[in-house]
Amino acid sequence: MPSQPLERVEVASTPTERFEEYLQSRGMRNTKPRKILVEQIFSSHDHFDVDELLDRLPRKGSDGYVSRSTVYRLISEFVEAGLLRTIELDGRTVYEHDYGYPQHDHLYCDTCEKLIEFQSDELIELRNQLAKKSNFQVTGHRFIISGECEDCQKAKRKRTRRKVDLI
Amino acid sequence: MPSQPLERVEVASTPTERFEEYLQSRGMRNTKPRKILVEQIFSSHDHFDVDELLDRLPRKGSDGYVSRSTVYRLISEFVEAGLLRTIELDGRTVYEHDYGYPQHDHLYCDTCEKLIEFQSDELIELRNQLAKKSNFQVTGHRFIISGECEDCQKAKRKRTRRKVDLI
DNA sequence: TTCTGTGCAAAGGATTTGCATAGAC
DNA sequence: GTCTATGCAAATCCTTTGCACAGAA
Repeated sequence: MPSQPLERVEVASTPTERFEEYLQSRGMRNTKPRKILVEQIFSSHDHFDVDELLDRLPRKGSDGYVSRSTVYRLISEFVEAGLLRTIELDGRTVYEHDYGYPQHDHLYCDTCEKLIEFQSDELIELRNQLAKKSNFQVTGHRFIISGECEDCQKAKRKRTRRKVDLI
Repeated sequence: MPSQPLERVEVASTPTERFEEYLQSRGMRNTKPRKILVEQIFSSHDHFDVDELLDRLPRKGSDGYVSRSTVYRLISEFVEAGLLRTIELDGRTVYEHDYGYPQHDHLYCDTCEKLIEFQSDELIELRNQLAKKSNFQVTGHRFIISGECEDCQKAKRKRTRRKVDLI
């Protein structure tokens, strides 16, 4: 094998690039709605549901409008492409960035519905041990700890104190 | 305080008894559909969704028929009463026995959709540690490890071997 | 007898789909 | 020019609800 200068191997660095590769490799077209959604979704790292996403996009009639059905179609595409990941909270379906983000799990505050991310190698280690006991071949996991976040606990204490003061 | 003979404190042992207490304490009536559902649900320890449960019950027209809306209403009641617990799988909502069962988590086989239960004190310990780091007050958690169960792995290997044999 | 619980049919909310047209390649 | 992708409206799926009647207490 002849020695060659190092080539810039096709490594998508941004979600946009990654998605363009995905489309190319499947002969799909890079349309305006696809560009708009990738742009909007990856402009900030937060969790969102379909309605929230639609709220951030141009309204019907405006330039750049994307219909609700297309949003549903494209979100599925992003999940398929490994750009987004799905989280089920109560009955709500929310999405978060997958591509370029380290594996992590969540604390979910039942009071303010905030999601707090954390990463734990011990958890992965424990997960693998547990699976091994049952000869189970792991591909992934979902772990959500629910309860009340620090802020909401503080707020509650403050409210209680105030009530006492009034007596 | 006068010493007394030990009384049989009201401790519900069966789900039926437990549910009867629940109803009594709230002035609710122990109706035929309620009896039928508790009976059916706790006659075997497995996971089920609403359709599966309806399939196991008498059809419309037969004696003991319970309508779909009543099934929905009563399942919510059971969850409320602590008899059942909800699990979200993909888009499907399934239920499992809660009352009288120790806290546990699941391995979920993506191939055969089987749920395998396991219990891990280390997991609870780790969960509490992780929450503490964020001053998060834990009330519970959801942990599902997904992948492929032993049986499905074996079946796959067998199929592959057979294919090779044919060459 | 009283009032909760049920079945029915209809409504609701989230998501998917069929189809004619717009638009990427 | 060809053929995929989109917007629209309607359909679908799962679940909840309003209402009149049935049936526990």
